[in-house]
Amino acid sequence: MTRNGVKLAYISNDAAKNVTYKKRKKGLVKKMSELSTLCGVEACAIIYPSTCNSHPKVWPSAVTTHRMLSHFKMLSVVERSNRTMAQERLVRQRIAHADEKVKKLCENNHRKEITQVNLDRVPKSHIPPWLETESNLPNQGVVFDEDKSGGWT
Amino acid sequence: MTRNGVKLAYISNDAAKNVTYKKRKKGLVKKMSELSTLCGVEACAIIYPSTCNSHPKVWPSAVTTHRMLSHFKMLSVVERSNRTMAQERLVRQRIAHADEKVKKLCENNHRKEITQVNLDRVPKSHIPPWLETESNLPNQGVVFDEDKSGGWT
DNA sequence: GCCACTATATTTAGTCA
DNA sequence: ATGACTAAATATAGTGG
Repeated sequence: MTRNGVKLAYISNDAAKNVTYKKRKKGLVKKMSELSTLCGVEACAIIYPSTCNSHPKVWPSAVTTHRMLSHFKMLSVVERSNRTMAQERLVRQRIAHADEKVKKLCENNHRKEITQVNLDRVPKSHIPPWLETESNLPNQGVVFDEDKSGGWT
Repeated sequence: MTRNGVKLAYISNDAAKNVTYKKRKKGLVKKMSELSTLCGVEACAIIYPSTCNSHPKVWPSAVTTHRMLSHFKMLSVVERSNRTMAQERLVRQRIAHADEKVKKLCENNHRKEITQVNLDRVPKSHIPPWLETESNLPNQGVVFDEDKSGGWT
């Protein structure tokens, strides 16, 4: 766009494609969040780079996307998530236990010690406030429609 | 936008909201299809109108979306599992190492020591790093992600 | 409600540092 | 490859039918 008329075709040049990808992804995300804010809708998207070994990108967040997908009645994402969290708790326990052990040993030996367990960076999700309401979500009967109608409900 | 500066806030007026919704949804879909075409990515998006009994709208099509979600599900299970296990092993190693260290220190017991066990960034497993977000529309997909990196693969 | 039509705001391809 | 800048292309809030 912009300089010359847009050529709506696949960009073979990797560097150029990457730049365009990043720019447009950013713009797309912005548009999406705006739509969500303005109209109070829950939305998510998934993008699969064509490269075989690449990972999918999701928006607005992994947590939100998973939750939406689960509501989609297609995936038991919630269960998987719970399992993951359970594992995380287990890891935390182990760390705490190890820490405790170290502490005791050192104290018993009359030594100074500094034990620092940094567990920050635990997932924080950008979940819009209005997403919290269960009642907002469609109960079921997921019907995929390309929605030509565009109507509200 | 356009006439006056955009007020990025929820539109309470139903009629106005509906109009904006339709217009912006259309634009979003277009952007999505363009991203797909230009960068060769597969993308899909799901939007849930907040109204309880409404159906979600999806892009690009029911079939494509289903296929992508299936793929997403599989990836999630495998990758997540692998990653979690890898992290658990890592934590085990670190704990073992810390224990070893403390043991030596205590045994030697000749002078003061400072033992620092830094286990930062351990869990974080809740959301795999490779999970990013984005979104798209029309006949293709949309992806939105938290991923600031924006890298290609 | 749905279109078509702007006048402007926003997005972005290309370019340079 | 990343960031800033800019000119041009697009998207869209208002508006009227």
